[in-house]
Amino acid sequence: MANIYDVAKKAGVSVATVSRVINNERYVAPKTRALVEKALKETGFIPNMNASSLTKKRTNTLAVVIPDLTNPFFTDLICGIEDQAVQRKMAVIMANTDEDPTKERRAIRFLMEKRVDALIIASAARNSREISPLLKGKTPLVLIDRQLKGLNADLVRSDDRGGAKTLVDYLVGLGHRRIGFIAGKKGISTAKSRLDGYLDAMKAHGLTPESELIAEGDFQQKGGREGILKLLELAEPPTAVIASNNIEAIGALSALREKGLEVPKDISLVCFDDLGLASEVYPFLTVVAQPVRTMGTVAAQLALDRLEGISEQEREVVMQMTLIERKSCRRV
Amino acid sequence: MANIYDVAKKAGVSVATVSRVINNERYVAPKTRALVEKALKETGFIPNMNASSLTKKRTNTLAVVIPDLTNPFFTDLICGIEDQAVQRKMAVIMANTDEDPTKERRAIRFLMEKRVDALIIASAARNSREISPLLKGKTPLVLIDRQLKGLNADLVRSDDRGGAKTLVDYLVGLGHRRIGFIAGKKGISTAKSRLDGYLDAMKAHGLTPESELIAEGDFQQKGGREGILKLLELAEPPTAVIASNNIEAIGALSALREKGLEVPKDISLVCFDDLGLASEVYPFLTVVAQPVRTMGTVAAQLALDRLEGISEQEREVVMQMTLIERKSCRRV
DNA sequence: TTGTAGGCGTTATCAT
DNA sequence: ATGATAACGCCTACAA
Repeated sequence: MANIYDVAKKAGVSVATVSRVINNERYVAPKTRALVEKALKETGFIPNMNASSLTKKRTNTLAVVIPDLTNPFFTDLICGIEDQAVQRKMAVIMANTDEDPTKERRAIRFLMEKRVDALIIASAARNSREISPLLKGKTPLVLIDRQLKGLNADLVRSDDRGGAKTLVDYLVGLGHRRIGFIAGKKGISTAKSRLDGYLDAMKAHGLTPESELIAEGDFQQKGGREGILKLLELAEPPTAVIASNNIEAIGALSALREKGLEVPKDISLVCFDDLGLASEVYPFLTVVAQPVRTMGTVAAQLALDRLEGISEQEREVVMQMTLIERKSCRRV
Repeated sequence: MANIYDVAKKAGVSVATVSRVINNERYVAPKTRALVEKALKETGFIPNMNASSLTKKRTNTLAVVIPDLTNPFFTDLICGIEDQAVQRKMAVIMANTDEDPTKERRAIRFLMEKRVDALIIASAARNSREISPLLKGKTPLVLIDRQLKGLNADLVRSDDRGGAKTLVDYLVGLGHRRIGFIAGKKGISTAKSRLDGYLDAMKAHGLTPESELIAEGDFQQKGGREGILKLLELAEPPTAVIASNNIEAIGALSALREKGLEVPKDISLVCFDDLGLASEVYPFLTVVAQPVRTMGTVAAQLALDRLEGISEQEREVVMQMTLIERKSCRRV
């Protein structure tokens, strides 16, 4: 593959001049510029960004690390990030971790070795121990959706506690008093906030949330399935259940179907986060949704601002969750 | 950020030795290795892959370019690719083009500048004119899902014509004779094959496919909506409609809902490609599905084999599509 | 087993 | 306005 010397030779100029043309700098005579551009074409030259970023100390790359590529929440997030990134002439590179902290560590390591300019992470880790050493080099870091303590980073998240309250209020308004909860993945901030919000809201309604009403979960279908089954086995099962995210709700839904139970006839079901495409075909599940794309855009802004040294100290942006009422609940 | 010289100094050895330790080469005395590893820890050294790939001429990176990140078909594809990639110690970097050839060109250009080791592309382009010049450098290239003529590349695709036949046969078996078709994006091989398959299958049943039964489409919701509306306006509307992909079907479905029409009561609807999560919550749409993850895995294998010089000439892998019968059709 | 030194493809700094 | 040349951070003969 042709390099800058080949181009220079063909154009009869020095590599410095070629470099100037490539990077669109001033001080190149129109004639020589034309000469160089011709050589550029003829050689099919494609600059080696690895080499240039060696000297420029910029890769023009924004990295996004997410835990689940099949969750429309995260793909929408990426789309929001991309929108902003292309406007700022940055490329986006994304990595998927499958909710696996080990994969996450590897991914971040890889991205740091690539010297990406900034990092946006929805972390699958329980704490920042693994990744904080990787971030010493003060690469701008933005946490999204999930917080990690002890990390010098911006944060874009939703008001999970508020969202939980919205859901509980809604269900209580429909007459439910035994409201089950399928928790999120242990150690994830979002999971904890949502659970806390549920507990608070229950108490606010004078309902003591019994621990048997709370099932473990993992933000995956498996947790949703097992969670709902466990709740159904109770002597006095809940009349309504809150799943900690969209994927768990799907798991719960399919477990219910297999048991021949219907929503909302036999049980009411709601969850956090909307279902992307699925809810367009099938506007069924009542959810509290976050302004996902906007969150992505904001995260990218924070990251790039910090890169340009515009912002100084850590910032936290909290988005409101809104109830989208559909057909998965009934009055009792 | 510490570089290899800092580490060498701290360990009291030469950079060559440090390099050997990093790359796990033989011929390093256990003691010196320990010394170096200590220095590695203390400095928090993270190798600069841009620099090393300059000499190694390898980036250990496999790139995937897809047209629609919100389409579960493509995200599943990526998951399949990732599975294979991690097994071979390669990282995956993905780019989204939104079905926009210009974005695609930019993305490929970027990836080439990054000197990725191989490229897997589901192209949004009508032909290879734009991208073939970028690929002179004989980076291994695998086309997936969509073919481009005049490109020296492997191809992993599904038997789209066969899939179309399956759908037509199925509908005819239910008594349908006026079967509408919403085409895919013009210029995309997959769109053409599916249409051709439809035409052939119709003829095979002695049904002359009238051109009014064929609506334009774009593989997006918009096309699905407009397509179905156009077909409904016909003097004699079809009793069943085939959408060229899952997203179009969703668009069609929501347009029908807005018009107060029900599937399958008022009209039957089927499409190519399954709906990912959506079909788990709502097993409604009858589809012909491709073994998506496998396709991704195979594509990654082809790419990496070629990288290692294992394979020689272009290969084409064709996967069968299977009918998944659900509730979106009725007998007439 | 270890070190020296040249090279990978660019950009940046000085000259000119 | 252009050219020489020293970085950038790492790898890899080749020597020792």
